[in-house]
Amino acid sequence: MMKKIKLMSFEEWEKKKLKNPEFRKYARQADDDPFVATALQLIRARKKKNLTQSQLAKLAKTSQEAISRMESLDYRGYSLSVLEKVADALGKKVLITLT
Amino acid sequence: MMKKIKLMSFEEWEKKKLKNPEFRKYARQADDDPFVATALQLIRARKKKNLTQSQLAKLAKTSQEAISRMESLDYRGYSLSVLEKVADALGKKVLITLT
DNA sequence: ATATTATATATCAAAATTGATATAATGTCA
DNA sequence: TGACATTATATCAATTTTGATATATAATAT
Repeated sequence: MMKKIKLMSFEEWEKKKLKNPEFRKYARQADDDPFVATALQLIRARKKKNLTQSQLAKLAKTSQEAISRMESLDYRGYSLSVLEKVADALGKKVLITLT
Repeated sequence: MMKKIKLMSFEEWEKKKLKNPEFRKYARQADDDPFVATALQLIRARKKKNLTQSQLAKLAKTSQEAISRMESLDYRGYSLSVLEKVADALGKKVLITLT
């Protein structure tokens, strides 16, 4: 991890992903589904900081796998405390609203 | 559960609770701590609908204990999926923002 | 085009949450 | 005020999440 790679930007990544019908199906739910919405926010924030999942995992004191799961649009099992840890490592604060 | 009792309103409840230094200590963190903020929002929403924890638990297909834990200002373990279930039972949508 | 690195996910053990039951302390009602 | 109901939480089993390891596929670097 001496060499810093340049990750694809969120926008490029999203554009690429939207070519996949499966991804499109999920992405359409972002407004209604806190998991999908959160996953996309996490991916955006991570790519913005140009961190790999492994690097973020290290900063958040969790595992690369946990990060991957949380970024997956169809994973719905993680805890709020893991989310808070990861968000913190991304320099973000978690704001939860019941609307 | 034939007879509907009248729960103390959130405002009254909060006023009463704020007399306790321990509660005050936690309540002060609501702006910085998603758990505290969420707990208070859950309590407010539940009392607004005049539901007991048991009634809400039933609607959310979870347990009274789970509700109590989530409403506790010092509990930090629950999953986002349980939160979503409970919010849904309260007629609320969970909105998560990383700010 | 090839070498290297990142990501998604399978397997499974370890850790944590959830639920059932019970109950003391607190709240509501008659 | 006493009877009844609600809430917070202890104990512990059942269930789920997290982490370690591994690896096929995809992305990035050269």
